[in-house]
Amino acid sequence: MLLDIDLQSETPIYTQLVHGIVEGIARKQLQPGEGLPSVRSLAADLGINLHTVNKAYQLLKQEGYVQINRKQGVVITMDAYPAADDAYRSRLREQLRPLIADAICRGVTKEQFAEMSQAVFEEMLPKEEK
Amino acid sequence: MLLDIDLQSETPIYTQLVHGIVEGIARKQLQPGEGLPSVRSLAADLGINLHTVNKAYQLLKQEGYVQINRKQGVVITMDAYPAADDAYRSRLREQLRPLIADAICRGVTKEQFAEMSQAVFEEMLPKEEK
Amino acid sequence: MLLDIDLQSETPIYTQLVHGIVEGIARKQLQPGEGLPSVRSLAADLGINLHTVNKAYQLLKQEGYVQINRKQGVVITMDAYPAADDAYRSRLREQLRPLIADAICRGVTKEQFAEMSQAVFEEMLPKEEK
Amino acid sequence: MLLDIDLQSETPIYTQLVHGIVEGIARKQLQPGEGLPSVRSLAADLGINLHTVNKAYQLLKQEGYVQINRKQGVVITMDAYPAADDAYRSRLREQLRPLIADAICRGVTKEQFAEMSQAVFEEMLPKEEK
DNA sequence: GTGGTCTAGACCACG
DNA sequence: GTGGTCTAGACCACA
Repeated sequence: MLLDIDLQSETPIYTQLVHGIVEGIARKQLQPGEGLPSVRSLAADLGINLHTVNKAYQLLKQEGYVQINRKQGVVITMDAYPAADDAYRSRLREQLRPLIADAICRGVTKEQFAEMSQAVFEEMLPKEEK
Repeated sequence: MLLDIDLQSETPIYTQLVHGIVEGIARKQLQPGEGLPSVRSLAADLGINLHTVNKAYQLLKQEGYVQINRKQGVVITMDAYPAADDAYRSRLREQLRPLIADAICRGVTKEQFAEMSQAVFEEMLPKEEK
Repeated sequence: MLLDIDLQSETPIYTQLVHGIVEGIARKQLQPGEGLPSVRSLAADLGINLHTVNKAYQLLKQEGYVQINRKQGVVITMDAYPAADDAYRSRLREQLRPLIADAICRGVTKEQFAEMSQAVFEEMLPKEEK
Repeated sequence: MLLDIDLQSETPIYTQLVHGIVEGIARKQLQPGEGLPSVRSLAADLGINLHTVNKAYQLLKQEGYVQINRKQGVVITMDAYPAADDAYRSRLREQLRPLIADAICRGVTKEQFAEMSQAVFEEMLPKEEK
């Protein structure tokens, strides 16, 4: 698994972990049913504390991305994936607002913004194009 | 000025202030050259700490949104607006990545995502339709 | 015997086993004197660890639900059933307290709570209606 | 605030804290809008670690019982209380099942069980009867 | 002052 | 072996 953590970043390490793993799932590099490394081993790999990894795993569990059981450790959820319900859509809108307000002030047009989003989107789905 | 602050929110109050003011500028409710309320009066209006307002103003200045003069107080920058340079574009991309990764996992298509962005964009530019 | 084990559940597997077997006795699906499957076969059936099944059986024995003989294996107690003594009543009350406190906070009335309990009770005693 | 914690108990300390606080809310000893002690002071009072208190507070927040903001610390939610929705009802039913199965095996009748529940209920609402 | 984050190290329950 | 719990102590962001 490729996770690069920036210890100097403003964003908390556990948030970086969550983002990285979600992105791994989006890229299909992490398949449903697949197990994630144990808190201890991932912590050792990244040179961080196991509690930090644990917190990331707990958040992922809470959002429905993984399940944690005593046998296999942490496993990517197979079914009942997080849904794009109204709560999600309104949250996303709130997250987009400041980004878009900033973009407008900088003279970025609707089209340019859409273009950039598309680029990120497609970079995230390389296998879909094969 | 309409600024609604949510004390329960995860986002720091000063960040909410920055977002609110930038959005005001994007919506053209705040015009270049226009003055913002003094630190003291805005803090009193919102019932928050002086330091918090001050921190927001300093950040806005640092990003080039406002200028702070001893005489006129805080004034929205007339020229030399923040530019959409490469640094900005790569920062925006980094901010979009986790949002888009999450969206992909929830089965949101590129088109749906674009649609939602557009909606936010247009809601932010009501005067463009005149 | 119908025992469905949820590996994702918070409750330990051995606890789920105990609950399932006690419920089987309550429903009279398991009769006094009846033998339970051997540790080995039940573990194999459910795809779980031998130790887990063993721990559940030991707990059931400790609470007086079963007797364990070398010859007949694990057998449901015929007489000397666990009694509803004071120790039990106070333990039950302690278990009910957090449930009821939560219910009160959610606006559940005494009557609604009683109704729900009754429903579970009756669902557990289908043969009583014959 | 009266919270008695049993360090020897099987139930985790943070769970005992959650139960105690929810019960305090149910008993109206803790009023909506009221602030809870800071993690540090409560931890000091109880002679436990601040992280343990923090975990309890986080859980209460997650369940909607309290809100955490930077100004006043932890405050009991005033509106939008946890609701008695279907998810709650089915969860409660699952929690009641093992208790009731056990009760049935011990010869406790439906009426006796209801009586005990009522007793706990009424003990929790002393002021309602005044 | 508050809570948020991170570290380090320990013990236990579970399987 | 796994995660769950608890402790102790540190630094920082926020207000």
